[in-house]
Amino acid sequence: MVHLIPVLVHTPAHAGIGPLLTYTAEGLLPAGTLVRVPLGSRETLGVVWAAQPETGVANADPQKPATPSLRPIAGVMEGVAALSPGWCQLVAFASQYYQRSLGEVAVAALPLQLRDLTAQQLARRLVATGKLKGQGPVQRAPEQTTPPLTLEQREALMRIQAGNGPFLLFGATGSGKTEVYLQAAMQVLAEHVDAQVLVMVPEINLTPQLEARFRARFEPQYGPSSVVSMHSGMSNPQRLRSWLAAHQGPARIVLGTRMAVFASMPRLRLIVVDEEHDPSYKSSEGARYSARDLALYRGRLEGAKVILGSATPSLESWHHSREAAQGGRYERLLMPSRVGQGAMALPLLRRVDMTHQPKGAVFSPPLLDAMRQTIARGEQCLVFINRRGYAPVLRCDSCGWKSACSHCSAFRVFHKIDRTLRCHHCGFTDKVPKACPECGNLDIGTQGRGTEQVEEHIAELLADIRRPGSRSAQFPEGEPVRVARIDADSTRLKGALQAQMAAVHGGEVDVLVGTQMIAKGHDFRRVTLVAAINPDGALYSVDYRAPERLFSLLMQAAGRAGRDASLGAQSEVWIQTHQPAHPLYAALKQYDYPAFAESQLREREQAGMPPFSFQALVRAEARTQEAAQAFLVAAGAAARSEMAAWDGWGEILQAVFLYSAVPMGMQRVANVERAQMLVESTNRGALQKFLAAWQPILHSSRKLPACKGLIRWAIDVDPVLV
DNA sequence: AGCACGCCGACT
DNA sequence: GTCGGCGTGCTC
Repeated sequence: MVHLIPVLVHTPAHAGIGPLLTYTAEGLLPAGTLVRVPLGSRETLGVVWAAQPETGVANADPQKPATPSLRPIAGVMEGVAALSPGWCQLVAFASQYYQRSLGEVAVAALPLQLRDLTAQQLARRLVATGKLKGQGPVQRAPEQTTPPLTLEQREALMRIQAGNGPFLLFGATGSGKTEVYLQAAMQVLAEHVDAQVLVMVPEINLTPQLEARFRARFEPQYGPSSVVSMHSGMSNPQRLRSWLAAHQGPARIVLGTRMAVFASMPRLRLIVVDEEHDPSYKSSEGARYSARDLALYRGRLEGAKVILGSATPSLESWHHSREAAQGGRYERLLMPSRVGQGAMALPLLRRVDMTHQPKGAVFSPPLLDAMRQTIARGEQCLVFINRRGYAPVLRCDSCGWKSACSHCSAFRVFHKIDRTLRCHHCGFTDKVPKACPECGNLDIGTQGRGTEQVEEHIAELLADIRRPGSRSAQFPEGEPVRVARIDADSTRLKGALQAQMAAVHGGEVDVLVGTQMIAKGHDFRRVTLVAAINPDGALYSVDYRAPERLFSLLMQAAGRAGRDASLGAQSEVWIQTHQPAHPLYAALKQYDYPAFAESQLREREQAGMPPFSFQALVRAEARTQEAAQAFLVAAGAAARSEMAAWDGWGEILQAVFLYSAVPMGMQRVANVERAQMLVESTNRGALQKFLAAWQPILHSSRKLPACKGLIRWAIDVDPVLV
């Protein structure tokens, strides 16, 4: 008997075809089954979907008899278990909430290689994973050498075990959050024979060391491939392997970046989102989902506990973890103390008032003194500067020419190393001109400083001192001070970051200059001085999240210092600022995140900003700024006029506020003009309804004559505004 | 999104 | 004379 099978295929929302197509098959296929279906002239991956009532089966329409053009399913991906209802529901939710087509979200959530693998190739892969499954002799738990827990860690674990969550683990850097994740995972795996655990980190760079710790802890007992990774740095075959291991094989722990939130894990019992405040959890292309928010949804859906961990939680999570009596929904767990031998206090924070320092000094005399003393003690310094390159702008003093990018509304950055001008937005690069391209003046100078220049400058400033004899004979006494730099440029090559980090750990470096890249996750045991030489920019930024990002960054940076109690000397964090009395620095000095968060939340509440309102952003890209804005304006006007006529939509229109169309902060990138329109509501449901209804109107607006030149548009729900 | 069909410039 | 540019249009 022939059955009609609804199948999801990868078609974007604007393609004039629904993502749910009907095929025929000789038998019934359960929802979640992976199939290959003919689509036009090609064959593609599809997911059998539970029939949708409004779509109906093909012959439900009495006007037309059963469509004769239905094609049969080409084949079932044999041997791959059907995706679970929970997974399908997660995908359905993400598709609806982030306003993208179901097929796009579903297929994007599957490993790329699954799309073009024939049934036979897949079968071969399955044999390979099947072997792995049986291969690991599951040993009796060897006497686990789990480190002793602090009182705080034990308390947190007890509450995780007893409660349902979600939990916000608010723990200082160095308070041992990872050990809590490890033991929470151990508990869950011990309680349920087949349980699985998902652990997410914000960046690929952070996965190797975490993976090592999880492997060491779980592989002896649960076998090889019980711990797998999922991140964009892996090759397609590797990703497929991990995916299959999680979907039906032996993987008990999945470690990954935001994409891992869609991993198929049929027996998921625990989700950990480490550094949950990190903006990398928000996707910035395709479906712009927040992996942290989806993790919370998924946890609720599948009955898995969710732990969000951070030393500086997002204001959203902090707000949601307020007292239950005040409406809090998360359980807040506190771990304020750092662990280790001896009480390692957080470093002493010093603010240098740059208004009282020599004009133009990059390193103030007191900071320089402190660095010299640190080096003299054989300890290391870390210097943060948030721009890479040598100088952010090149400029001509005689005519005022600046190194603007001809394709973007940005300046090109001077990289002295290869004497290039590079646009950090579109990549446009060429040689530094010998003379001003405008007036021919030979004397063109730099403006501002980046990592390259700071590296060069500090080396000069410290040229007169010699490093003390180090513990290893390899680095004899009396050598010049060594300065190293770590940023996106110095780590471009694979493995470069690890190599450079190893050099720092090995004591080959006295001063490390770098971008925020060095603030995250890496323990530098011999670093006792951390300096942010010019962090004030974030205080004046139009981005309302800039202060919390700065607070978080400096807090993490502070956490890099003084990890080794045996060094005895008090570690220090130096902040050079023109606003030493700024409340952000005052709170930071006390490492008082709660006070900072409260003040930020009060400001947000008064201004009616998230988490006290809900936002979406429509971004438009066009050949001209006029076209981009005209599109947004027209679509906004059309929404108002069309929806006003709809029954019962008065309330929704009332609850949703459309701002004006404005150029984006970075207005032009690679010769494309960009504009945006903010949509806001205090009612999430109303905003959702509005956006869903707006989509078709946006589609048709692009045909208007005024919108000629529009390239693309996209809705971004819960945007991270820049 | 793919992938075809389809109509106009520089080459074996 | 063909190879190939990417502009519209269709896919259960």
